[in-house]
Amino acid sequence: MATTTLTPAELQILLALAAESRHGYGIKLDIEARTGGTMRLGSGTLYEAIQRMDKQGWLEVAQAPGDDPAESRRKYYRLTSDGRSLLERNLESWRGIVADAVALEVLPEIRPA
Amino acid sequence: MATTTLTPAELQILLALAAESRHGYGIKLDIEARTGGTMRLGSGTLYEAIQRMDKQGWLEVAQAPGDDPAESRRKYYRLTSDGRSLLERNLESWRGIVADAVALEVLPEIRPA
DNA sequence: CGTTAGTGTATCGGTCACCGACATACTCGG
DNA sequence: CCGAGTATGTCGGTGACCGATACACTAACG
Repeated sequence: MATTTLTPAELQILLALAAESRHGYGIKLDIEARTGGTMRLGSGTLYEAIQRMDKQGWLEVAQAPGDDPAESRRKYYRLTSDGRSLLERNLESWRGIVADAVALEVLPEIRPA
Repeated sequence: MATTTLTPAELQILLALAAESRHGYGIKLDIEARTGGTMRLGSGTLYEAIQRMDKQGWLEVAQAPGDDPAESRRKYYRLTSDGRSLLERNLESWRGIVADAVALEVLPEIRPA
């Protein structure tokens, strides 16, 4: 019953796959872009995490979009529904933590324009 | 320049100390209460993390509030300014991640009353 | 044409956070 | 008096993470 807690790296990988299927290296680039370069995964972390999560059934191999021969080396992955709901639960949990921090005045409230 | 990334356990410990100084066991209880029992730290995780963070200068030993003799066994800790700013930076980063998730429609937007 | 930088996947050894079991000791209620 | 809860701490094992290394392909540049 206790929700499985994702590591920050795992969460970012699932989030990278939330919008569309990507290959490993594409996941890496997406995370770097989205976090403004703050979070960078080493290749070990990246590929080992993908394999682990594949075994867990949180993501699965997908077919490459288009028939570009340059895609030949790439392995695409997509979120499974298990992966998506796990991601959602973890993100809700982080949202709660951030809300706690705002309540404790550790973080300022976001002021709407 | 790259902001040190706190582990979830470390972040919760710092957050527990944000409002007031606490002793180790009090930190554990606060985290359990605040997360509704979702996050529970083993004693190893707890005391090892405290020692580590003390060495890093993110928290420091504080005097016990009151002179209750029952406090004798307890070791109180408080946030340092380094700890507080590190916590803030990490929480802002998590807020950004949650905002990304909302933008990607992984999470629903919070509806104001 | 050769070299370099970038793309792409993968493994390996080392380090370190985490975990629960264990140790120790005090307090309080039944 | 005895068990449950409080309180701090160590220990060995597991596993996530990291950078180095390996290999292969492609594109740009001089």
